[in-house]
Amino acid sequence: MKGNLSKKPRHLIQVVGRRTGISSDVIRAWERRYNAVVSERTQTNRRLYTDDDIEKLTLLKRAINAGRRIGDIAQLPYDDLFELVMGDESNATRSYQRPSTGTVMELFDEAALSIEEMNSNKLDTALSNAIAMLSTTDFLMEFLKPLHTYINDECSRGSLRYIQEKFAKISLRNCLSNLYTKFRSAKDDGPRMIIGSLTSEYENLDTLMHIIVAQNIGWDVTYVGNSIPHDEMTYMANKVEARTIVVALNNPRDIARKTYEIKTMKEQADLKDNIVLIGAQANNYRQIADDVKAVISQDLSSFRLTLERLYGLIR
Amino acid sequence: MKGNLSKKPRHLIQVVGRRTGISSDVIRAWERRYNAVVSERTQTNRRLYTDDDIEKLTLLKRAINAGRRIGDIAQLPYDDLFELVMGDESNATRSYQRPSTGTVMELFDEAALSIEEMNSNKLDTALSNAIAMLSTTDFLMEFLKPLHTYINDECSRGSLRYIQEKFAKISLRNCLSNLYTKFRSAKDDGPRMIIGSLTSEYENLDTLMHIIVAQNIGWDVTYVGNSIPHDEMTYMANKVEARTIVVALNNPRDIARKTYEIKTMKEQADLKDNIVLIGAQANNYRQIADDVKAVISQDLSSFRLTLERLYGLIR
DNA sequence: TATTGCTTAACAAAAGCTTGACAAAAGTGT
DNA sequence: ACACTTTTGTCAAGCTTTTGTTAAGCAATA
Repeated sequence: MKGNLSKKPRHLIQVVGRRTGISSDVIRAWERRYNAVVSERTQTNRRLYTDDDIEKLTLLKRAINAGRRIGDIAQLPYDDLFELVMGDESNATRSYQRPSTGTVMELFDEAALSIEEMNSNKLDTALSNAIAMLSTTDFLMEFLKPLHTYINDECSRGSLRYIQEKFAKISLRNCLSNLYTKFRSAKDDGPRMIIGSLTSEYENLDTLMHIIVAQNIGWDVTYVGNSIPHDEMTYMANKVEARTIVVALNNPRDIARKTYEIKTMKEQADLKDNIVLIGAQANNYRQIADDVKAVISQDLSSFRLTLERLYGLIR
Repeated sequence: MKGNLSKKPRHLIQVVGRRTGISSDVIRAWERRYNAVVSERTQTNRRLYTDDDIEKLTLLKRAINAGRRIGDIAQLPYDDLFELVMGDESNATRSYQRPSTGTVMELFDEAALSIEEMNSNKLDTALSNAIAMLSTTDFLMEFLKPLHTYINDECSRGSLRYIQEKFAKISLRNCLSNLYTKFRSAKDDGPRMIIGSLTSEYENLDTLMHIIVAQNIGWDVTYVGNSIPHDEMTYMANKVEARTIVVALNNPRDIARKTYEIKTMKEQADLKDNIVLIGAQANNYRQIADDVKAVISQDLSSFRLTLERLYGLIR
């Protein structure tokens, strides 16, 4: 997949800045001071970066986010850097710092404003900027989730109209499905999982966020949509040899029926791991969760922990 | 599959400018300085461009939006350019892979097979490759639309299961919403339009295809989703000063109510152009279409023609 | 005749480069 | 806790390169 294209210097400093979220001034400063990434030049002295350069810069940024100092790590070769970052990020699970909070707040305000104005272009831009600026997890937890809550709140307060809510959620949905596609290609060898919701459930942005989290950890996720009959889920899980099924439960209706369906799925699907229940209503399924040894993950972070633990066991 | 029309030089520079959003002066400058797109000439030395030329120019513009410089990319062949743009716009890994085999028919078969296997990764790849091989219009008309029909047919024949249908449609939907986001960036100055459907309508892939077509012509499209009360649509149309509203009609229920709603929208929304009715059921609204001078577009091609005509008048 | 298109040339805005300076943040020693 | 270095992101000045725009003069007429 990754051809020799990645060795070819072809990215302008501006592009690199946009992709890594590091300003061009900083990229140049790092080169000047520490030879962090020394790019080739065009005949007219413009810097041209390779894909590998971008990856290294991204790692450097992650390392800094994890608390390292650029002067200490700039000269490390890629592999050392990679290990460093992996170590840092797994140790410091909780101490995730938000980089440049000020700017993120501004992006949030901009997003809120563009919803108010119903300017989808501006909204999309704010979203992609936020993605570029934050780690995926942070983007979801610190940006998209709060934005989603904000929309719901303003809407029930009556300061946003129905169409503004709909319109905004379409952009959010698109953004999530872009992330989904984007991360998919990275891993195709991870443990497989399918995510969906049972009959009478509606589509839910939170469910989509869970997908991204799972993919981010390394799972090979297939989203099958909302309102899926349980036997169809079972069929698919067996067919694609999924290790687990994640069931989203947000609609308070039909708890009894869905309880039964979860039980049946557990019996008929040939899963290596336990079923995971997510969503706002998941708490109402404690009984069945105990019975079939399903895991309930009330929010994104506990979902992340659950999956990380599982993933660690598998690998 | 790709009609030879697209190879035929037939567009004047003015038309190309309108379609791509690049001024004719710039198009000529790019030709003079970098041979970006060298068109044929008439006997009297006028430039005549093909559809393919337009596609390349559009890609160039997208690449520039993503931070590239025209001098660096002008001479790249279409495929490389495409790859570049995909990489830039998703500022990370790309799902596009060089097609191993080639022909569109094979891609179609591969897509069909991956639906059968429920392999979403493979399906996504087939879709992106098809996008790469075909012009956007051709991709929609010759690939996605037939694939959609195929899914529906197989499903009603019973050779595809419900979950396979759902699963496939999610991929198609994602693909369309990716296209939507990607093309959005290219144009921000086109005439504005909003697309949505009235209460009791469900989301429909055909509607999403219409969005892409409209964007491709140069409209600045906002999709507001399904099941929107008519007064909300009106509110938004007035707020963002949309030139027209496109109403998707696919559900045969409540024709009378929707007829009334269309009439009200026409009265209360301050549109410069007539309302456009699309979708499988649009034909049942002939009466009201006559009354309020709405345009009915039964399929994608007639929709395209309608919008091109309008767009031409505006510019 | 009025509009559009062509070519050439010139111009100005935008973006990149280097060097140097500065202030906030982080680290160090008392 | 406080004073001190060091580190590091940001910015400005002055230069070069790139690129969109405009003008002038002529030709075609989709």
